[in-house]
Amino acid sequence: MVNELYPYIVEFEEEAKSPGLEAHRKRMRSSNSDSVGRDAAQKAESSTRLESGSDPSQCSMPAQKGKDASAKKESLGHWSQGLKISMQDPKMQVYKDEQVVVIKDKYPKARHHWLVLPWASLSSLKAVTREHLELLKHMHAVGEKVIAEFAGSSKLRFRLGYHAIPSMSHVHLHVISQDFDSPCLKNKKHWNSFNTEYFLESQAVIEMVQEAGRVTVRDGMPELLKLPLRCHECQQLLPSIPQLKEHLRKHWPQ
DNA sequence: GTTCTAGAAC
DNA sequence: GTTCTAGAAC
Repeated sequence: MVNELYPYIVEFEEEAKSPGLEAHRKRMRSSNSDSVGRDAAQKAESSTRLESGSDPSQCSMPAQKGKDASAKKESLGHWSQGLKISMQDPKMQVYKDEQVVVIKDKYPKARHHWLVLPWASLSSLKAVTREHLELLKHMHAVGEKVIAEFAGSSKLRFRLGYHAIPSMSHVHLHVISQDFDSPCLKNKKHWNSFNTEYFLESQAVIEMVQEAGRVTVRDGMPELLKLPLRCHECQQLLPSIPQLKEHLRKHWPQ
């Protein structure tokens, strides 16, 4: 077991079918340390905080993956399952409690970009029901707590939300600062996934689950990713990613 | 999700 | 000629 606060069976092979499991196992462990892990968190913070985002090498792939003799069935090893692995890694964990864990996005699209994930197996928003309402609220609250802890003194604005059609499996709440100052932000899809209706506000998702008992997404989401680049602060159209990035500088604080 | 790169766009 | 985008990846 990677993490002593993780009371659930690790289910890498496939997603749990029954969301109800979470409710049953919920109370298994009464945590005593639900505060932000100071040491681990600060280490993580200081390791990438120095430069805001001008070194493209930060986003390069780690040299080369070891061609292990492991079976390549593309189930656990598939890239889309990466969050399940990362959330177990104590070095990645910025915060954890009995319900959720927070990690830094591996390819941050802004100066601050965290992911809040439930320990319980929840493949996507499609599997969310009213049973998860309190969990979603808790994820939001933890997101705000992490902002206060690590960026409370910054003037940066933040948004919390979900991608309408996420690439990575396992429900994850994006907590992202609105500078979008990062070498990992490279293309139109990156931009539009955070700056069109493709980005579902956490608060709206919570209200939707409260009212409708499930999350429904409008049609035409993939098309939103191809929209022209438009500044999220002043609505100006920009013709290319490099020019958008140059433009964004004038909206930065200070 | 990312890397890589052909060829479109400038 | 260089910059930049967009689609394949077995």
